[in-house]
Amino acid sequence: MGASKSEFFSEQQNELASLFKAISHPARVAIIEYLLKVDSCICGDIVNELPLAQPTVSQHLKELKNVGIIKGNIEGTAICYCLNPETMKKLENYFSGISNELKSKCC
Amino acid sequence: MGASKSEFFSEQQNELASLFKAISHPARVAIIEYLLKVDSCICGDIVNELPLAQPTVSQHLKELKNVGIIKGNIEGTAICYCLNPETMKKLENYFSGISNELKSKCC
DNA sequence: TTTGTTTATCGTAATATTGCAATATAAAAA
DNA sequence: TTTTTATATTGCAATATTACGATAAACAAA
Repeated sequence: MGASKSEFFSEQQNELASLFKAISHPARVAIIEYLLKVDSCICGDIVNELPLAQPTVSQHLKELKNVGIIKGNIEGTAICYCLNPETMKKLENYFSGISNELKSKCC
Repeated sequence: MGASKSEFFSEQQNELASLFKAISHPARVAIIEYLLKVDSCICGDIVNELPLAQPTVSQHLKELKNVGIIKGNIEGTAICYCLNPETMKKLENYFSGISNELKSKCC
């Protein structure tokens, strides 16, 4: 074995897991933090900011884009990346929903 | 290589990535969902609920506990697990903080 | 002490992720 | 057209994760 048994879980559970997996790497957390600071930037800016090679940054951006955490707009030869507010709101709502239901006590 | 270059990122970035990694698997999302529904339960209840063997569930619970997403209290031979409200609040605050800063537009 | 119950750990096979050099692609500039 | 600039893709080695059978550990009850 070794493969995750994702087919046994709901679509929503798998989608949430995919979102969290996308931000489960410190480089991708750092990219989010940087995008929040500068509003938007191109891939090369992130390569200069992080201690990673260009193909590695490109790969991280692809994973963030695949799950909708960031958006990319073509601008000439460059691509302008920014955070996707809708996804951030979705994640905020997920945890606020849990927190609100958690008035109860532990065992 | 292959190992994540976590030593180049901040402690906070690594801690957030660890939290997200803990919930980046559909089984662990399902465990959170189940704990939210039943308030608290023992490991065996989760084994009955999920399509996974007991050692696998035990391993998933360990990962959730290591990062403080759940708490476990010994009750005789069993261990009673529940969600940790503080961690849920921390995650809610992380995303609401991002959402609030994101009034700006994309590129 | 022996038995039953519950959970954790070990060992291992299958699979997935990470990082980057090399290279390809695409569009603008010369 | 050729060159430059910016990003993506390929291929591969190193490492990490996932799942579970077998087994151990811890405790209560008989």
